[in-house]
Amino acid sequence: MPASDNNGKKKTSRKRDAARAGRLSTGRVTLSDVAKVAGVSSMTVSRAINRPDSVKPQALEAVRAAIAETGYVPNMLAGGLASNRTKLIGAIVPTLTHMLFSGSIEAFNSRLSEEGYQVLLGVSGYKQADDNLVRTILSRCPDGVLLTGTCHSDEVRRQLLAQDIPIVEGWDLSRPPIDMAVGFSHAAVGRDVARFLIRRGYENPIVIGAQDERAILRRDAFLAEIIACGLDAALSVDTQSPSTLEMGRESFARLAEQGLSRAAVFCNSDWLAHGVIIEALARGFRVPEDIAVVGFGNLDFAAYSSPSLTSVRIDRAAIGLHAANMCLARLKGEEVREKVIDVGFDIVERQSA
Amino acid sequence: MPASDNNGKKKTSRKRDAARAGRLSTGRVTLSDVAKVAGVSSMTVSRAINRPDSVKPQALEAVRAAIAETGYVPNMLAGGLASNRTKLIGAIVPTLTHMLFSGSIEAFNSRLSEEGYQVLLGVSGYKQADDNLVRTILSRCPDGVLLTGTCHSDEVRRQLLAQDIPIVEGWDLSRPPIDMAVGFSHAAVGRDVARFLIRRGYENPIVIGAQDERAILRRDAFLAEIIACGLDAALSVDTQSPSTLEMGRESFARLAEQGLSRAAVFCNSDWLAHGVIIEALARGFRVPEDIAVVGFGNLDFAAYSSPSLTSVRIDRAAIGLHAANMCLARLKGEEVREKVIDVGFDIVERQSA
DNA sequence: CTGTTAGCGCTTTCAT
DNA sequence: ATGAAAGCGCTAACAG
Repeated sequence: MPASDNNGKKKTSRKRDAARAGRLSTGRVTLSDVAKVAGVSSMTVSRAINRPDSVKPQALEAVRAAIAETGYVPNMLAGGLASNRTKLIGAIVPTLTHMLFSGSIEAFNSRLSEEGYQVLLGVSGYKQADDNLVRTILSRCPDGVLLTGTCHSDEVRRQLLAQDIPIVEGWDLSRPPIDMAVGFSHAAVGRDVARFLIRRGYENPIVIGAQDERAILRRDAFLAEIIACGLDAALSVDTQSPSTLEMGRESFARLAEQGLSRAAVFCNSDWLAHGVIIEALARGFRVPEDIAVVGFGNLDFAAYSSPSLTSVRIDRAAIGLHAANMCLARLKGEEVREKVIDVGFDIVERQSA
Repeated sequence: MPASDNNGKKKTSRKRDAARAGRLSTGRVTLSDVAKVAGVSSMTVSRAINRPDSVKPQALEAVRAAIAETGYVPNMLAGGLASNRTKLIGAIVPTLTHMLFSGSIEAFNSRLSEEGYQVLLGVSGYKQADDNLVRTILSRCPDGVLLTGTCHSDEVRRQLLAQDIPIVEGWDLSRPPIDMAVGFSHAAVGRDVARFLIRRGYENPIVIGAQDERAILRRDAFLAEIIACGLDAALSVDTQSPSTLEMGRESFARLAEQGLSRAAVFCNSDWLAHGVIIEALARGFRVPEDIAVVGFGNLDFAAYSSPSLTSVRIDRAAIGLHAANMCLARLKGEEVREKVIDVGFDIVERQSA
């Protein structure tokens, strides 16, 4: 009969006394509580939970029963502290209200939860430096981290690297990753959209949108390609974040005063693009005959919106899934051969409904 | 000179030796490391971080310098374990790809992060019982929890209650909350939409949508009100989740065979509603003259979509913000007078663009 | 204001 | 296969 363990020390006794008086729930049920009920040591309970094979079936059964009886819920703070593995993955995104991120995060979370991991969310906003957020996330000792973009301060890189955990940078492939990356090239998007529009004979290229880090990459590549193709420099209109349909209307309204023909508008979001189209139609322009509009982000409805809306489509779920798998591979000690995955993008052209 | 502390025990020495050899980063920098550098005890460092006022300015400065020098990042696992406060709030939602949830969660997170809390996300999916998810979340010892809906198993209620932490149930006010709740009445939505449509003289009421827990509440109230008003029982069409525009088209296509006039369609999502409208128009119906369509969820674009789309608007951010404030109030030990907050909803009617 | 002591609940390591 | 001891890094509680 396996008696004492270091269970019944002074501290615990108070809990036990109270427990005996009434029900068995005074404070949290601990491993030792389960152990006592099962008549084994707490180590056996721990093993029964984490590696059931390493425990005699008989003991296992006793433990299972004791867990059910006590309603034991493991304390992963203690477990994480002791084992240095938390089964927690940090993820930092600028916002959740953008399908590009919420869609990826959902896929990311879904894959990770299959393997018993949980996602600790950090929402950075577009402007804010994420130094603090990274620190906050790291203070939870995650087993891995997903970041947005590949542009991070040296301080962030250093802190991240110091943890010796898998680090995935998502959604953007502009710079070499700290560790691993999955996403697409925003510069390629800008360039390809420019070519797409030029090929169709539009002039007067215009970029509209909130200029966050990645939007700037798209814009600059767009502008550069315009020049490279021998056209006049494009106009660029900055808007506030988050982008709304209203802002698209307003932006285009202001532009319309200048008298445009064969204009080609590249919007940083499908909301803006939709607004531009509505305003353009309201002002008697024909879309896409007089004005071409290209959105970004695959808001899905774009495919069916009745003013035609051509948009850059991203496979959001693929980004999340790849990111999760990269993390998991590293966590399982597998060699990761593809440290950078480009999920690409499509320019999806739609006709009026 | 405050010498030893229990810093330099056997374990730590290996780290120190290695640290002396090279840089000062072998494994994680701990409080004691900072303490040593600052020439104070680790408790002083702890205090300097958590209650700077309770430390002499001089010591504070030394600690700040030492933290900067060492690049110390607190270990909140250890902190949480010791103090029984984790500054972690669990949040369970069915999905992030629905603006109703992602919008609320973003507001929830934003408010909480102002107060130094982090959100631990759980995505349950619509079908899955959330018992396991709740256990998983609770294993991280959150200081509070946000759940979706007010319908939970007794097991869940018990486990939650056993933690003695603030519990907020969001988005749905159907049943009395475990602790606190913020949301709106889905039954009221169904009822009001039915009245709205009846008042405008439509017949042939139809409900289309994926029938998750809350959608069923809306549907049943809708159907009940139809009957109560003396109309023929409404048709109900189940679709898969997640709802898409395509599914709206298909559903309506099937219904259209049956020859409808003055039909009134209540869709469980704006995607579906949009699809129904497109299909209806394609089949030569006039909207809203021949067919009325009401969506749900305020996808924002609804307000501008060029086929007119009337929709039930919810203040997503308000739900998140209230939920956060309720949690915070309780955590600060304040009495929460309004334990149930109804943010209501609007039926927003739109004309063709 | 600051230091000491004694754990938080778990897992590691080493015995057996 | 199982148990005992020894912490993980931090903070509560008390002493000074």
